[in-house]
Amino acid sequence: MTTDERRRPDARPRAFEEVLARIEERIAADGLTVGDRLPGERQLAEQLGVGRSSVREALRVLETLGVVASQAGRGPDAGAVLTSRPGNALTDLLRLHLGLATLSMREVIDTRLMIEQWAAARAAAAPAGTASTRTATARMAEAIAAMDAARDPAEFVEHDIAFHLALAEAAGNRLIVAVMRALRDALRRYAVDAVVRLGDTGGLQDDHRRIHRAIVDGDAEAAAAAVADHLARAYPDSGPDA
Amino acid sequence: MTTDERRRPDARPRAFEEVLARIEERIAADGLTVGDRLPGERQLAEQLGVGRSSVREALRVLETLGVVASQAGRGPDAGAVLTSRPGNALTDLLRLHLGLATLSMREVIDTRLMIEQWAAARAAAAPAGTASTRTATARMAEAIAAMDAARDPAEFVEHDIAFHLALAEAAGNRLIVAVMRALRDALRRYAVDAVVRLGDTGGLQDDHRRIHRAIVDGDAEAAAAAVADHLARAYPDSGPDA
DNA sequence: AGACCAAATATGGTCAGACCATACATCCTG
DNA sequence: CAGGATGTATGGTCTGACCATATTTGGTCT
Repeated sequence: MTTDERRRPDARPRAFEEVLARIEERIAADGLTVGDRLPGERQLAEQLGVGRSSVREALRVLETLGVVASQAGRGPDAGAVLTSRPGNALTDLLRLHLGLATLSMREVIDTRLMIEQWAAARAAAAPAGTASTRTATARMAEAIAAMDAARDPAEFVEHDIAFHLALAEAAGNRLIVAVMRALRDALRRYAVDAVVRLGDTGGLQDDHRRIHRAIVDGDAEAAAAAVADHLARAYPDSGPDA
Repeated sequence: MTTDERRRPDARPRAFEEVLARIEERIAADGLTVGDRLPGERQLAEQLGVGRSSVREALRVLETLGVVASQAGRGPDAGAVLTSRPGNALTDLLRLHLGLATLSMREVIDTRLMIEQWAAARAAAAPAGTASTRTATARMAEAIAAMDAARDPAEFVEHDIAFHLALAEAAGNRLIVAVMRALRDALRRYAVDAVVRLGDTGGLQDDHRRIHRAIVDGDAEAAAAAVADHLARAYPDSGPDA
């Protein structure tokens, strides 16, 4: 893993890469799942015949990818525990690559457009009775109310993010939710500026209500259309053919 | 970065996190870009007042996220060089989280559906004269020909991946391309099985030609429809409302 | 002068050992 | 039995050493 084509092709795998592979094997073989603990760093090092620093580097990689979390001390929660936080990795990825100008804000916004429309249509088409769908739509309503009560753009945007995240959750795809969260994190500052520039948020709120209504009504077409209108309002310079 | 809510909220930042932050600052402040070199590990450790192992852990994180690549030895290519490979990180992320059952294959396939349809419509709507669009559509045609000549399912799938990757590239969004690549990597084995099960790949190839034609003709609607038909054929149990 | 080979050197990769900080476990005391 | 002191397992960090790799440098032979 973390294969990098920049390295010499015949390069001997590094010790920490070997550790990564072995840990991954072990997860698959032992059927480890979220909440299970990995052996301690010292024990792992001895088992795999490598130094503790190599084990630590491997664990750092797994932590970066949101697969383990480490806790010092003693007890059931201490040590390296398997977790599931793909979101942080995606957020870091976007931020760093935006900083390197490998990705443009435009590409991030476009991706958000894509996800958002898909999620709205999917959420509307999903069976409305599902518990997860109901809680998601309830959270959307809460976020709308919170945006009405927001006293400044930053607060408004926080609840706006919550609204759109709930929308993604209503679509019932955790990968999409994780990507959505990362995209919104990356766009947070941008969104605040947009709200400030816009001044009146009434139009945005009308859109939010339309979206929510369409999803509750199970009207996928109306939901997608409402999202398209909403994003056209939020990003006026990003038409579908721009 | 790599903030993990599992950690005690008042936890003192770890040394390697400090290093990460400083390196990120430095990239932004000095306007470093792809190809530029970071100081050596020993020098960095001294500058930041930490041990070399902490620097190494930070570099490992950056390497995992596809931002740096390290080369031993001496000379202009040695050391930690800024790169831009978001793809490997995404691939690792998907593989590990699929292994932990945090993500289901279903969610990955759904995401692929979303991207693929969006990319086809976007590629068709894009100005056809662009050099990048032309090379992407040319690669699509090459991949179709290679699939015709393929002698076994694995080979067919390789070129199929190339086709769909070129499709994503034709849409002109590097983030989408990176995600698409990771999704296809994750689905490779699954795709081979699907081709074996299907037996006759004639229908798939007809679809590929339809997609290519629609994009060259600039017909976004036809392109999206062709992709929808194609994926319905490739994943028969994954209807849009399933 | 040029070509070739050897030594120096800069760089990442790895290990071993020490020590600290943390937080639960254990035991002892009142 | 309650509560505090001590023990201990665990991650976090540093130091220093040594190895592997690949370029740079310089010297030597032709």
